[in-house]
Amino acid sequence: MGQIKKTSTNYENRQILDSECDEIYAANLIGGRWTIAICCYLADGKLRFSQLRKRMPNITERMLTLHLRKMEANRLVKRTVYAEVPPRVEYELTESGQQLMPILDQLRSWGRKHKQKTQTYS
Amino acid sequence: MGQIKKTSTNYENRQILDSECDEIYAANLIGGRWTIAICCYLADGKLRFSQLRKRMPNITERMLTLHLRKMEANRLVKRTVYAEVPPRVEYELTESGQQLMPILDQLRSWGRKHKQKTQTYS
DNA sequence: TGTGGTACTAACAAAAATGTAAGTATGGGA
DNA sequence: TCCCATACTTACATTTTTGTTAGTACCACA
Repeated sequence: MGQIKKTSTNYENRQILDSECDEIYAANLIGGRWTIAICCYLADGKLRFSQLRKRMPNITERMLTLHLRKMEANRLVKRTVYAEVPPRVEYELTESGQQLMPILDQLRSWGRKHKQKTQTYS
Repeated sequence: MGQIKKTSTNYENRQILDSECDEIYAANLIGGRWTIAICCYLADGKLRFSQLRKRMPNITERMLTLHLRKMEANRLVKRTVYAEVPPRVEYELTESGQQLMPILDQLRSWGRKHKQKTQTYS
Protein backbone atom coordinates (compact mmCIF):
# COMPACT_ATOMS: atom_id res chain seq x y z
CA MET A 1 0.00 0.00 0.00
CA GLY A 2 1.16 3.48 -0.60
CA GLN A 3 4.32 3.84 -2.59
CA ILE A 4 6.86 1.15 -3.18
CA LYS A 5 10.44 1.77 -4.14
CA LYS A 6 11.43 -0.69 -6.79
CA THR A 7 15.14 -0.33 -6.24
CA SER A 8 15.28 -1.26 -2.57
CA THR A 9 16.75 -4.45 -1.18
CA ASN A 10 13.49 -4.87 0.67
CA TYR A 11 11.52 -4.89 -2.59
CA GLU A 12 14.04 -7.11 -4.34
CA ASN A 13 13.97 -9.70 -1.58
CA ARG A 14 10.23 -9.82 -1.68
CA GLN A 15 10.25 -10.30 -5.45
CA ILE A 16 12.76 -13.11 -5.24
CA LEU A 17 10.84 -14.97 -2.54
CA ASP A 18 7.55 -14.36 -4.33
CA SER A 19 8.85 -15.78 -7.58
CA GLU A 20 10.64 -18.74 -6.04
CA CYS A 21 8.08 -19.83 -3.46
CA ASP A 22 4.42 -20.04 -4.30
CA GLU A 23 3.49 -20.39 -0.64
CA ILE A 24 5.23 -17.11 0.17
CA TYR A 25 3.54 -15.48 -2.79
CA ALA A 26 0.20 -16.68 -1.43
CA ALA A 27 0.98 -15.56 2.10
CA ASN A 28 1.84 -12.09 0.84
CA LEU A 29 -1.52 -11.83 -0.90
CA ILE A 30 -3.43 -12.44 2.30
CA GLY A 31 -0.95 -10.72 4.58
CA GLY A 32 -2.37 -7.22 4.98
CA ARG A 33 -3.79 -6.25 8.37
CA TRP A 34 -7.45 -6.44 7.27
CA THR A 35 -7.27 -8.73 4.24
CA ILE A 36 -8.37 -11.98 5.85
CA ALA A 37 -11.17 -10.27 7.78
CA ILE A 38 -12.51 -8.84 4.54
CA CYS A 39 -12.35 -12.26 2.89
CA CYS A 40 -14.33 -13.78 5.73
CA TYR A 41 -17.06 -11.17 5.56
CA LEU A 42 -17.31 -11.58 1.81
CA ALA A 43 -17.44 -15.36 2.08
CA ASP A 44 -21.21 -15.20 2.59
CA GLY A 45 -21.81 -13.05 -0.48
CA LYS A 46 -21.59 -9.56 -1.91
CA LEU A 47 -21.31 -6.57 0.36
CA ARG A 48 -21.28 -2.85 -0.23
CA PHE A 49 -18.44 -0.66 0.98
CA SER A 50 -20.60 0.71 3.78
CA GLN A 51 -21.70 -2.74 4.86
CA LEU A 52 -18.13 -3.90 5.18
CA ARG A 53 -17.35 -0.82 7.17
CA LYS A 54 -20.15 -1.52 9.62
CA ARG A 55 -18.91 -5.05 10.14
CA MET A 56 -15.41 -3.78 10.94
CA PRO A 57 -15.82 -0.91 13.40
CA ASN A 58 -12.07 -0.42 13.82
CA ILE A 59 -11.04 -0.03 10.22
CA THR A 60 -10.83 3.45 8.73
CA GLU A 61 -12.29 4.26 5.34
CA ARG A 62 -8.80 4.76 3.97
CA MET A 63 -7.59 1.35 5.11
CA LEU A 64 -10.70 -0.33 3.79
CA THR A 65 -10.26 1.37 0.43
CA LEU A 66 -6.56 0.50 0.22
CA HIS A 67 -7.13 -3.13 1.09
CA LEU A 68 -10.04 -3.53 -1.29
CA ARG A 69 -8.03 -1.95 -4.08
CA LYS A 70 -5.07 -4.20 -3.44
CA MET A 71 -7.31 -7.24 -3.26
CA GLU A 72 -8.90 -6.22 -6.52
CA ALA A 73 -5.50 -5.84 -8.15
CA ASN A 74 -4.58 -9.27 -6.79
CA ARG A 75 -7.84 -10.68 -8.13
CA LEU A 76 -9.16 -11.79 -4.78
CA VAL A 77 -12.25 -9.61 -5.03
CA LYS A 78 -14.38 -8.20 -7.83
CA ARG A 79 -15.61 -4.64 -7.63
CA THR A 80 -18.86 -3.57 -9.27
CA VAL A 81 -19.86 0.08 -9.52
CA TYR A 82 -23.48 1.04 -10.13
CA ALA A 83 -24.09 4.39 -11.78
CA GLU A 84 -26.44 5.70 -9.12
CA VAL A 85 -26.62 8.59 -6.75
CA PRO A 86 -25.67 8.19 -4.01
CA PRO A 87 -23.08 5.78 -5.36
CA ARG A 88 -23.32 2.05 -4.83
CA VAL A 89 -20.30 -0.24 -5.06
CA GLU A 90 -20.40 -3.93 -4.39
CA TYR A 91 -17.56 -6.25 -3.56
CA GLU A 92 -17.49 -10.01 -3.88
CA LEU A 93 -14.90 -12.77 -3.80
CA THR A 94 -13.55 -14.02 -7.11
CA GLU A 95 -13.28 -17.72 -7.73
CA SER A 96 -9.68 -17.56 -6.55
CA GLY A 97 -10.82 -15.76 -3.45
CA GLN A 98 -13.39 -18.42 -2.72
CA GLN A 99 -10.85 -21.18 -3.16
CA LEU A 100 -8.88 -19.57 -0.40
CA MET A 101 -11.59 -20.22 2.15
CA PRO A 102 -10.81 -23.87 2.93
CA ILE A 103 -7.20 -22.88 3.55
CA LEU A 104 -8.32 -20.13 5.89
CA ASP A 105 -10.43 -22.72 7.69
CA GLN A 106 -7.35 -24.83 8.23
CA LEU A 107 -5.35 -21.85 9.37
CA ARG A 108 -8.14 -21.10 11.83
CA SER A 109 -8.09 -24.53 13.37
CA TRP A 110 -4.31 -24.62 13.51
CA GLY A 111 -4.35 -21.17 15.09
CA ARG A 112 -6.95 -22.16 17.65
CA LYS A 113 -5.00 -25.22 18.72
CA HIS A 114 -1.72 -23.33 18.79
CA LYS A 115 -3.21 -20.52 20.84
CA GLN A 116 -4.49 -22.94 23.44
CA LYS A 117 -1.15 -24.72 23.64
CA THR A 118 0.91 -21.59 24.11
CA GLN A 119 -1.50 -20.21 26.67
CA THR A 120 -1.27 -23.46 28.61
CA TYR A 121 2.51 -23.61 28.66
CA SER A 122 3.35 -19.96 29.33
CA MET B 1 10.38 -6.99 15.13
CA GLY B 2 12.22 -4.32 16.97
CA GLN B 3 10.15 -2.26 19.35
CA ILE B 4 6.40 -2.24 19.54
CA LYS B 5 4.37 0.51 21.07
CA LYS B 6 1.57 -0.95 23.09
CA THR B 7 -0.57 2.16 23.09
CA SER B 8 -0.92 2.63 19.35
CA THR B 9 -4.08 2.08 17.36
CA ASN B 10 -2.00 -0.13 15.13
CA TYR B 11 -1.10 -2.42 18.03
CA GLU B 12 -4.63 -2.39 19.41
CA ASN B 13 -6.14 -3.35 16.08
CA ARG B 14 -3.76 -6.22 15.72
CA GLN B 15 -4.58 -7.47 19.21
CA ILE B 16 -8.31 -7.32 18.57
CA LEU B 17 -8.07 -9.19 15.28
CA ASP B 18 -5.63 -11.71 16.78
CA SER B 19 -7.93 -12.48 19.66
CA GLU B 20 -11.14 -12.60 17.64
CA CYS B 21 -9.91 -14.50 14.58
CA ASP B 22 -7.73 -17.55 14.91
CA GLU B 23 -6.93 -17.50 11.20
CA ILE B 24 -5.57 -13.97 11.47
CA TYR B 25 -3.59 -14.96 14.54
CA ALA B 26 -2.11 -17.83 12.53
CA ALA B 27 -1.39 -15.65 9.53
CA ASN B 28 0.47 -13.18 11.73
CA LEU B 29 2.68 -15.95 13.08
CA ILE B 30 3.86 -16.92 9.62
CA GLY B 31 3.75 -13.44 8.16
CA GLY B 32 7.34 -12.20 8.50
CA ARG B 33 9.36 -11.79 5.34
CA TRP B 34 11.52 -14.89 5.91
CA THR B 35 9.38 -16.97 8.25
CA ILE B 36 7.89 -19.39 5.75
CA ALA B 37 11.23 -19.90 4.01
CA ILE B 38 12.81 -20.82 7.32
CA CYS B 39 9.98 -23.27 8.05
CA CYS B 40 10.49 -24.95 4.70
CA TYR B 41 14.22 -25.38 5.21
CA LEU B 42 13.66 -26.80 8.68
CA ALA B 43 10.99 -29.18 7.42
CA ASP B 44 13.67 -31.72 6.53
CA GLY B 45 15.30 -31.64 9.94
CA LYS B 46 17.57 -29.65 12.24
CA LEU B 47 19.87 -26.99 10.87
CA ARG B 48 22.52 -24.79 12.38
CA PHE B 49 22.38 -21.01 12.11
CA SER B 50 25.14 -21.02 9.52
CA GLN B 51 23.46 -23.73 7.48
CA LEU B 52 20.25 -21.72 7.30
CA ARG B 53 22.25 -18.71 6.27
CA LYS B 54 23.87 -20.59 3.41
CA ARG B 55 20.49 -21.76 2.15
CA MET B 56 19.21 -18.17 2.12
CA PRO B 57 21.87 -16.05 0.46
CA ASN B 58 19.80 -12.86 0.61
CA ILE B 59 18.98 -12.79 4.29
CA THR B 60 21.24 -10.86 6.63
CA GLU B 61 22.42 -12.30 9.91
CA ARG B 62 20.35 -9.76 11.77
CA MET B 63 17.15 -10.69 9.96
CA LEU B 64 17.81 -14.38 10.42
CA THR B 65 18.39 -13.86 14.14
CA LEU B 66 15.26 -11.73 14.56
CA HIS B 67 13.06 -14.18 12.73
CA LEU B 68 14.41 -17.19 14.57
CA ARG B 69 13.93 -15.44 17.89
CA LYS B 70 10.40 -14.49 17.05
CA MET B 71 9.64 -17.99 15.82
CA GLU B 72 11.07 -19.38 19.03
CA ALA B 73 8.91 -17.04 21.10
CA ASN B 74 5.93 -18.14 19.02
CA ARG B 75 6.88 -21.79 19.56
CA LEU B 76 7.32 -22.59 15.91
CA VAL B 77 10.97 -23.58 16.34
CA LYS B 78 13.10 -24.99 19.12
CA ARG B 79 16.58 -23.66 19.70
CA THR B 80 19.36 -25.80 21.15
CA VAL B 81 22.68 -24.32 22.20
CA TYR B 82 25.72 -26.55 22.59
CA ALA B 83 28.40 -25.32 24.97
CA GLU B 84 31.23 -25.52 22.45
CA VAL B 85 33.75 -23.19 20.94
CA PRO B 86 33.12 -22.03 18.33
CA PRO B 87 29.45 -22.03 19.30
CA ARG B 88 26.95 -24.41 17.81
CA VAL B 89 23.24 -23.68 17.79
CA GLU B 90 20.66 -25.90 16.18
CA TYR B 91 17.15 -25.04 15.15
CA GLU B 92 14.28 -27.42 14.51
CA LEU B 93 10.54 -27.21 14.05
CA THR B 94 8.34 -27.82 17.06
CA GLU B 95 5.33 -30.09 16.74
CA SER B 96 3.20 -27.02 16.07
CA GLY B 97 5.64 -25.95 13.41
CA GLN B 98 5.46 -29.31 11.73
CA GLN B 99 1.70 -29.26 11.76
CA LEU B 100 1.91 -26.10 9.74
CA MET B 101 3.51 -27.86 6.82
CA PRO B 102 0.40 -29.34 5.21
CA ILE B 103 -1.19 -25.90 5.30
CA LEU B 104 1.85 -24.42 3.63
CA ASP B 105 1.55 -27.12 0.98
CA GLN B 106 -1.99 -26.02 0.27
CA LEU B 107 -0.99 -22.40 0.20
CA ARG B 108 1.70 -23.36 -2.29
CA SER B 109 -0.67 -25.07 -4.66
CA TRP B 110 -3.24 -22.28 -4.37
CA GLY B 111 -0.47 -19.76 -5.01
CA ARG B 112 0.81 -21.63 -8.04
CA LYS B 113 -2.62 -21.83 -9.60
CA HIS B 114 -3.38 -18.21 -8.80
CA LYS B 115 -0.08 -17.04 -10.21
CA GLN B 116 -0.72 -18.82 -13.49
CA LYS B 117 -4.23 -17.42 -13.73
CA THR B 118 -3.23 -13.83 -13.15
CA GLN B 119 -0.33 -14.09 -15.54
CA THR B 120 -2.66 -15.47 -18.19
CA TYR B 121 -5.27 -12.77 -17.84
CA SER B 122 -3.06 -9.71 -17.50
C1' DT C 1 -30.84 27.13 -1.13
C1' DG C 2 -29.26 23.89 1.88
C1' DT C 3 -28.71 19.22 3.76
C1' DG C 4 -27.86 14.32 3.40
C1' DG C 5 -25.88 9.87 2.11
C1' DT C 6 -22.25 7.13 -0.41
C1' DA C 7 -17.82 6.00 -1.64
C1' DC C 8 -14.26 7.61 -1.95
C1' DT C 9 -9.20 10.87 -2.21
C1' DA C 10 -5.29 13.78 -0.46
C1' DA C 11 -1.89 15.35 2.68
C1' DC C 12 0.25 14.22 6.48
C1' DA C 13 1.97 11.55 10.70
C1' DA C 14 3.20 7.57 13.27
C1' DA C 15 4.55 2.94 13.81
C1' DA C 16 6.55 -1.28 12.34
C1' DA C 17 9.43 -4.06 9.45
C1' DT C 18 13.53 -4.54 7.03
C1' DG C 19 18.34 -3.59 5.81
C1' DT C 20 23.49 -1.80 6.56
C1' DA C 21 27.67 -1.80 8.73
C1' DA C 22 30.42 -2.62 12.36
C1' DG C 23 31.52 -4.88 16.54
C1' DT C 24 31.44 -8.82 20.42
C1' DA C 25 33.05 -13.34 23.13
C1' DT C 26 35.16 -17.64 23.08
C1' DG C 27 39.07 -20.80 22.99
C1' DG C 28 41.66 -23.69 19.63
C1' DG C 29 45.41 -23.88 16.46
C1' DA C 30 49.51 -21.64 13.60
C1' DT D 1 50.73 -13.78 20.21
C1' DC D 2 47.65 -13.44 16.51
C1' DC D 3 44.14 -15.14 13.63
C1' DC D 4 40.00 -17.99 12.85
C1' DA D 5 35.18 -19.54 12.95
C1' DT D 6 30.52 -19.21 14.94
C1' DA D 7 26.55 -17.04 16.36
C1' DC D 8 25.34 -13.51 17.52
C1' DT D 9 24.48 -7.83 19.15
C1' DT D 10 24.32 -2.79 18.56
C1' DA D 11 23.37 1.60 16.47
C1' DC D 12 21.52 3.51 12.81
C1' DA D 13 19.05 4.25 8.23
C1' DT D 14 15.54 3.18 4.99
C1' DT D 15 11.27 1.37 3.39
C1' DT D 16 6.68 -0.08 4.02
C1' DT D 17 2.43 -0.29 6.38
C1' DT D 18 -0.97 1.70 9.07
C1' DG D 19 -3.60 5.52 11.00
C1' DT D 20 -5.55 10.69 11.31
C1' DT D 21 -7.99 14.33 9.59
C1' DA D 22 -10.15 16.84 6.38
C1' DG D 23 -11.84 17.15 2.30
C1' DT D 24 -14.48 15.81 -2.71
C1' DA D 25 -18.51 14.79 -6.37
C1' DC D 26 -22.93 13.56 -7.18
C1' DC D 27 -27.95 14.41 -7.26
C1' DA D 28 -32.29 13.79 -4.66
C1' DC D 29 -35.21 15.89 -1.62
C1' DA D 30 -36.97 19.37 1.89
